[in-house]
Amino acid sequence: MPTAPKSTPVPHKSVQQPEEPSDMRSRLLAVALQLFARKGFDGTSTREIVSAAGANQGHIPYYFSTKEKLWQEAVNIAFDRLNTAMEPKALSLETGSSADHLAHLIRRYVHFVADYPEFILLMNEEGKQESPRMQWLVDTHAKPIFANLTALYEQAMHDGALRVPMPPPHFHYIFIGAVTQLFHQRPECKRIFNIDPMDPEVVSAHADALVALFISEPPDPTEPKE
Amino acid sequence: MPTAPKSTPVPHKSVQQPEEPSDMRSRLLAVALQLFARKGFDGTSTREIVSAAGANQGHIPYYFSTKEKLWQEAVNIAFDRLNTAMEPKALSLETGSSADHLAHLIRRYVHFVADYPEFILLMNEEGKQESPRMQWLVDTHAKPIFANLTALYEQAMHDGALRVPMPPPHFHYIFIGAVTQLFHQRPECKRIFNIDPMDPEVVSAHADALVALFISEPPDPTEPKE
DNA sequence: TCTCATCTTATACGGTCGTATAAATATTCA
DNA sequence: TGAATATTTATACGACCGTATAAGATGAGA
Repeated sequence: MPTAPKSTPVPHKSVQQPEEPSDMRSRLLAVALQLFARKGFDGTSTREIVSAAGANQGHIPYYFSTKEKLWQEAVNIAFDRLNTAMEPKALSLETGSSADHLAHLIRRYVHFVADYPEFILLMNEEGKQESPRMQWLVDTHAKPIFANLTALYEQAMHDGALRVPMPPPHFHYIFIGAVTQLFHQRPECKRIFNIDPMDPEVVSAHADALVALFISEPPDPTEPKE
Repeated sequence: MPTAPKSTPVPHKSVQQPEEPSDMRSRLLAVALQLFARKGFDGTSTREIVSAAGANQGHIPYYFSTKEKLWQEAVNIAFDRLNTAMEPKALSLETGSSADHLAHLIRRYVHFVADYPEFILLMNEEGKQESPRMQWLVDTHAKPIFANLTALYEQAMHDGALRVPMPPPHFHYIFIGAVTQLFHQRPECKRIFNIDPMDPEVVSAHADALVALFISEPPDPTEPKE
């Protein structure tokens, strides 16, 4: 044990600053997120990560001690992005109808998934089998988010904003699957349909279709509320 | 090269017989399908497969020559199961309304995915990144099936059986994702919602919700056709 | 019983994996 | 500057990987 690194060194800088994209630690995290999402935890080697980041093998035990800890920090970044993209007035139901609000949320989520496909790739990779990683991910990040989402679904159903009411777990997986499958299967889609899901027009058309499918009424602001 | 095995030995028996579940070759294929689906191609080692099948390392080059060929034959079995489960009158639109027909197809597919989650696990595993395996899978199995499906979607939209018409690629991924996500994320779902997607009542409720969401009219046989 | 094709076993090769660590270098600050 | 600290580099270890193959076991036909 030559120089024991602190648990999270973050050298030389204030913690809150969202900059500093060029130090080795951040580069490793960014590369690791991409690779873990695209190729899975087992399918990604630490040598691949350090090579793509222009780093050295020793950087992984130095900064993260373990491949699994590196994975955890990469997942934290993915959820930071989700929360940043979805947080603003995500749960403020004060203005506009419930249907309008939900339609807006759907469009925002569709664009988030299209912009950061790593997120859904990670979730599907880790949610499909029992593992300590899956348990950590669910307990740390998924459970609180899904508790909020369930409340949102129930509110929307109470308001009649959903065309087809159903128990929240069913709605959740039907909705998430409907939104994300196109982007998750991007290479397959390109080969089968000769369509790139990341094409902005395809993204918008997808959001429109999902809003039309799930939301009761078109977001028509001329109609008086309630 | 001591004893060059034939491309597909199938020892001692007529080819067409769908029995023979206990010879080593079949056992290896069955085990490989499960493991490839659950843990991915890279995440599954040939040693794991032969160990779970009670076989020996030498069996893989002997029967399949390569891990990749073994994977191909396992995928063939998965698609055999899909075609067997979905084939009977899958495309015969002669009797009943288009909506009835589609509702029946949805229920059948939901139960198939619940019974054989390996299928959707394999499709999602291989469809998410470019690879020779993905190209082989799409060209060999997915493209012809999806061509039939697209015709089915278009027919259903022409008949007004779908509540929300949209271009076939969008409908395809929205529909497939809506059907399969619950079963793909089974461990996650169990941990978040304390619900087992494979529970028969959950499966039926899921099918009901999907029919209600996608199909225009309830399958009411008292109403005169057309 | 002997023969021969078929199947099974034990074992090995080179390569890559995650992890570890001593040595070399860079940086900070008195 | 010089010493203390932080970071980077080169390298190594044992474990596991896909693949290969010689040798043994099995079983059917003569």
